Amino acid sequence: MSIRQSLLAILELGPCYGYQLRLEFERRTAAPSPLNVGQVYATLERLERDGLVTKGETDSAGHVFYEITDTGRRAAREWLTGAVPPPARDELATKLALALTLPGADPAALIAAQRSRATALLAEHLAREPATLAERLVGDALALAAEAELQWLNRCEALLAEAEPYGLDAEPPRRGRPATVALS
Amino acid sequence: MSIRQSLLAILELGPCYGYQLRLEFERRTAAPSPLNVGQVYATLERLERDGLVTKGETDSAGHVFYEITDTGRRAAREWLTGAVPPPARDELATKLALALTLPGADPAALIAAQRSRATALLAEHLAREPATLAERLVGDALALAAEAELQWLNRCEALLAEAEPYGLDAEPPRRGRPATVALS
DNA sequence: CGACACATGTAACACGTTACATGATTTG
DNA sequence: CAAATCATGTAACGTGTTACATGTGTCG
Repeated sequence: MSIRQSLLAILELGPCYGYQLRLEFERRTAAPSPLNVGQVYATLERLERDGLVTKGETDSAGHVFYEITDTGRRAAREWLTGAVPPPARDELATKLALALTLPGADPAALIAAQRSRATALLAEHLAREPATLAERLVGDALALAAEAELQWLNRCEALLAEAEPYGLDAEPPRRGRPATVALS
Repeated sequence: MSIRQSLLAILELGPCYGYQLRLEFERRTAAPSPLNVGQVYATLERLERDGLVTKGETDSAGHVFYEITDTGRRAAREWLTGAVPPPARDELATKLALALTLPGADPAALIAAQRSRATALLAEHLAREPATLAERLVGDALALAAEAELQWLNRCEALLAEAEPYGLDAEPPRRGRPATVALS
């Protein structure tokens, strides 16, 4: 739900062809991982199907240009202006919550692993200074997220130390009737 | 990549049937939004196809129990112990980066909108106290993430004020040759 | 010439979401 | 009885990822 809208937004700047779009996308959004070109073409097809872009002319070099439509322009504006959808399931929190109730699991190990990953990420960010504004923005976002994660991990460790106030439950789900196992 | 593994992890506690799995998942992971049951069955089919679970007996009440296999047990352990995959594209950062280079866009509006959302989320979290450990964990994660986001938004606003040191680029991509437009 | 970047696509797959169909059991 | 909940599934769709097929142009 991010690439599609981003490509559309870029097309608001003027007609582009596929390869060019990938370039602009990666430059302007400081993409961490390269974007597979195939996806650009697939996304363009969907955008066209939905009436947000039109397949325009092909220039002498064979480049197939896509243009944004008025509907597309409206959609892009709306997307750019509005807040991002609320956060989905947090995989880390989910995982730790599960690790706490599973007999074989080792929550402390998970915390340790995750902490070292976050620390490494943070260090990596502090090491290089950004060349563009985009790089700066996404880098900062990453770093702040990593810091928040570290804080959270610390808090979890502390909670784990007390542990009892909440009463862990490592019981297997009952067989037969799904009689709610007490987790409070 | 979270539900599948979570269901598998829960099955490590003992055989479950679909409906029961949904219940346990929502309880144990303090799921914010309800999980569609259909997805449980679909996921179970895939897990079975991949040899991580087996369709076990059906009890007198007609409940179809699934059991985890040894392979599945190994996979679950591995997942639970290891760190979460590195963060993907940050939609908010991407969006703001684009908003900064698009002529029509209003980065300040985006920041404002996002800030009010984050603030609301944070307030909502502070309002209710968690009943279970799981709720506490995921709630804290959400809150810390929201705080980090607010920090980031502040920093972005500050950057926007200076703005010039990085030299914004609102030029459309060149036609023809994708001659890299200077963004530094 | 041979390797590599440019350029356009197609196909298969994974995961997640929603909606729908169907029946049994419980409960007001 | 009627409505809600429990329970098992199926089907369609959207986005994203990877790999592949194919051809042109450029450069050492």
